[in-house]
Amino acid sequence: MSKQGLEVVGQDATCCQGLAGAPLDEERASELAKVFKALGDPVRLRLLSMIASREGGEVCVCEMTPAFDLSQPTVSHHLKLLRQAGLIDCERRGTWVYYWALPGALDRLAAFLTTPQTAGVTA
Amino acid sequence: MSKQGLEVVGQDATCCQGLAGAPLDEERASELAKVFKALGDPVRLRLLSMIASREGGEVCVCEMTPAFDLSQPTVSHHLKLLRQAGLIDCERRGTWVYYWALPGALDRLAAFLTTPQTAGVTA
DNA sequence: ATGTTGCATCAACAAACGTCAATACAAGCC
DNA sequence: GGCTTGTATTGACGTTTGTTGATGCAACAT
Repeated sequence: MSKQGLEVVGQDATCCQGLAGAPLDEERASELAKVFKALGDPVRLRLLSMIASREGGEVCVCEMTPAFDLSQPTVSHHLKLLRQAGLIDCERRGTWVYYWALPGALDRLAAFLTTPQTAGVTA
Repeated sequence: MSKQGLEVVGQDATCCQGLAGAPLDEERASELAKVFKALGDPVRLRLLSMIASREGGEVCVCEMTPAFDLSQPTVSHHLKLLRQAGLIDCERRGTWVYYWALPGALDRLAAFLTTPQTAGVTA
């Protein structure tokens, strides 16, 4: 249940150039676009925020579904897209399924967007 | 020519909660989703990267159009979406139109995505 | 004025997306 | 076994998105 999922913003992605470092090549652009596309929906953003901001780190689907004015399959679908984007993962425990955020993905995305300091601080 | 454009990731957005700070409300989620949606296309990512990574800060459309295997109207359309998302702006100078990145937008987006340090470093 | 070049807008279409009702699957309970 | 509850998948639908050729507009050249 925790298979598939992009490795777009892979473990060693931090080493790579950011958006403003050098022009993106076609392949990397496509990979990154998938992740940003996953974030490009208000429902998914709220789901991800709900999960990422949770103290324990995990949120039960049974808690997310009623939080939206949407059908259960629709929420399930959005969760699937977030998972395929490599932003979250899940596990079934008994009857319920719990989702958690993969924080590394968010951090790497943030690093990718961060504009390199225009002066000094180059370390 | 430099009117319209979201102020989603507004000047004072850095003060606000990030994605993992607290669950997003519906309105803010919708605003942010528009920006991420703009980033959710490989062509637009490459255009933005091309612009943001440019030394002088500006890129002429006449230079971007031939860099893609797409028609001129398509490139123009993508540039429009990036502008409406508040990520870039442009100005006409004579016959040519120049685009530049609005770096604050990227930085604020990055800040929004950055997971709060899990321990210490709270300053 | 007329033509030329660079860019934006329009109209149209196929593909992708968000949504739902219906259905299937998984796990616990009787 | 069957029933009930929680979640995922399927199939269908209207809407949005990416793309293009045709057209319009702005600025320069002659």
